[in-house]
Amino acid sequence: MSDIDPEQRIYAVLAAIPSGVVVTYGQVAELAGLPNAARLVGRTLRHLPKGSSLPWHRVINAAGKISLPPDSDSGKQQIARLQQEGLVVDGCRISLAKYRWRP
DNA sequence: ATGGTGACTTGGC
DNA sequence: TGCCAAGCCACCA
Repeated sequence: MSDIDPEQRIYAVLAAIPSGVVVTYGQVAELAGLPNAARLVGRTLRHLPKGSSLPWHRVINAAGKISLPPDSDSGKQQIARLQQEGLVVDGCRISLAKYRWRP
């Protein structure tokens, strides 16, 4: 279909995620046309610059939990941003049933 | 070249 | 939901 880099597709998908919802790594990979690349998504997010405008905080794992140490800087950042968007965050858990984005 | 690791997922109980 | 095992993909020592 397209011949752009996988990372570019991932960025595009991320940018399309609306506020107030969350998606899983696998979901991002799927939407980016990269099946079985959930790990690649995680790696890509890890490489994101600190001041990126991309909503990386809306990405959680399939278990409905934040894939970052809750005590880490980024982890706390993610929780704070999600709450700021009106989501109910229970520790590192978030209700996928409630907030999962369905395009 | 080989094996270990990780911001992962799915299927079985 | 929760735990476990197996699969998958890119990176690194």
